[in-house]
Amino acid sequence: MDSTLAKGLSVIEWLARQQRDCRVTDVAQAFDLARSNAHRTLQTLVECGWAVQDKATSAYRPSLRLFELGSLIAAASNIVALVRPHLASLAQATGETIHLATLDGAEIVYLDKFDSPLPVAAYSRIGGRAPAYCVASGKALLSAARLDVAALRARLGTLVSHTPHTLIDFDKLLAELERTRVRGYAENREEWRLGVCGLGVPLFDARGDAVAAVGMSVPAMRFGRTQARSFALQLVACASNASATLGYRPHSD
Amino acid sequence: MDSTLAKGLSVIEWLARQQRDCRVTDVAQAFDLARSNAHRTLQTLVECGWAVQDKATSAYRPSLRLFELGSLIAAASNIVALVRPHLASLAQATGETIHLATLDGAEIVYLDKFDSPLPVAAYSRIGGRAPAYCVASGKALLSAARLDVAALRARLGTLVSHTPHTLIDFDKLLAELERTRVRGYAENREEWRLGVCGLGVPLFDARGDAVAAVGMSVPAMRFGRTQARSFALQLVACASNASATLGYRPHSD
DNA sequence: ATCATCGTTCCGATCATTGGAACGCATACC
DNA sequence: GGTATGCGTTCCAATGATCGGAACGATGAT
Repeated sequence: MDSTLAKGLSVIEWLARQQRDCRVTDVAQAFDLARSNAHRTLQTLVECGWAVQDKATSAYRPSLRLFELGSLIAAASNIVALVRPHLASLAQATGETIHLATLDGAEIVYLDKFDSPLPVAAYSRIGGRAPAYCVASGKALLSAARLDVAALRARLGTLVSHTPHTLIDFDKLLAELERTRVRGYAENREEWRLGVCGLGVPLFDARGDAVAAVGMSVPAMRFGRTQARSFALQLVACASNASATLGYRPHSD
Repeated sequence: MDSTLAKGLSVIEWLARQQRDCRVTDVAQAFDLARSNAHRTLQTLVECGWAVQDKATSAYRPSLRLFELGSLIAAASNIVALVRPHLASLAQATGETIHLATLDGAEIVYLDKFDSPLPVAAYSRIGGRAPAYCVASGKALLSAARLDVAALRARLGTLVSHTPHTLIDFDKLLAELERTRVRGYAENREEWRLGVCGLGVPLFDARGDAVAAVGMSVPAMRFGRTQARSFALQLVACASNASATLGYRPHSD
């Protein structure tokens, strides 16, 4: 393990997560390094184009390199571009917040998003993360992943509670995922944030793999039984179209 | 300069730019490293969560970490989210391709984009780059940057030709930038890609700095004098609204 | 005026990094 | 089926890059 590389990666990540410019001493303290060491690390990041140094304050911040490469990652799969029109029409039709997410370990990462025009607490952000087992798109992906019980348990670890409604019993979660599978869509009733419910449906590609999920976030007050059912129908239809765009053919699996 | 860090950064960037999984030997050859060295570097990237290794083929690809951090960079400035509604209505009104770009050295980076519904060769991509001096949004930003002639010359270096219409004479470019300043918008008449014209207007924040530019890309066949003038008026109006959203007050500067 | 703090440079000791050798395992080729 | 080639991976000793401390100049606070 290249410790110099690991140190540098930690620093650039830390820089990106700080929402302000950072100075040599900040970095030295945060990572318990000698000032000269932090200085050389930052200078290397600058020389390689990953960070920029403010000439006036000599403080550092990440350059646009991260943004550029991050966009490349999103473009590589092309899922975002292909699914976006479907998300747009669903957002238009429902007026609710729609997002596209993918599974990364025990978490989901939001790849794309259409915000509701209605005033709603926005909890998701493109590039943001949430625990897969307590949001609808995450449960949709887990239910569609080809994982046996042991692998699922290992992947999720211990389930921690985020609201009184979070499912923290692994067997209950298993049952919920099975219900999700047969029903065709996942539900989240304030399991991640109080007041926020959601629906999720997995998207399949040409190989039949669940590569992403379409999700909808709805304030609890607009998530009555009939309303939720109506949303679910629209979401399933949208996801079906999106999966078709990704090359999925239902009979082929 | 930490050479180990520089090597690792080059490798992860290279991984991101390859649009396929790469193996140890690929990396070793690309960077002229010993296989053991490439292997350890890749393993470090995996351990730090910047890359993932396919279990079956033992090939490597970048993880979603880059995407996540890239999104953080975009979110930090918040420009994209603030300007997006303005871009959307301009895209709706004109039916042409609209984008948001910012200056990075001698290049612009596309931060956001609305594709035209009309069939058009799309040359830009979010996260993509173009030489600032031969696209409209780039010229808009250069014209609004507080740079003296020497600084501008140093920043741009030698101007290379990309089409027969590219301005490669520095003095002519200076005149063009001055014209852009007084006119209020920049024009690009097939200077970067043949058949593609464009317009660009800088956006100003509360401090009066030109932090980004709104651009429009139009096929040359739809870029007649009257049409271009009409587009320019709409673009300037959009940019004015967007600048206001960013906190710019015209009288304050 | 004095002190503290910061960024930056320099340098010798040290320790992480390096490339080569070797191994096991595939697959391709006689 | 035997051989050869190429692969990923592990191990190791030589070496050369990285490390922390010391020092300097600049800046700003006391």
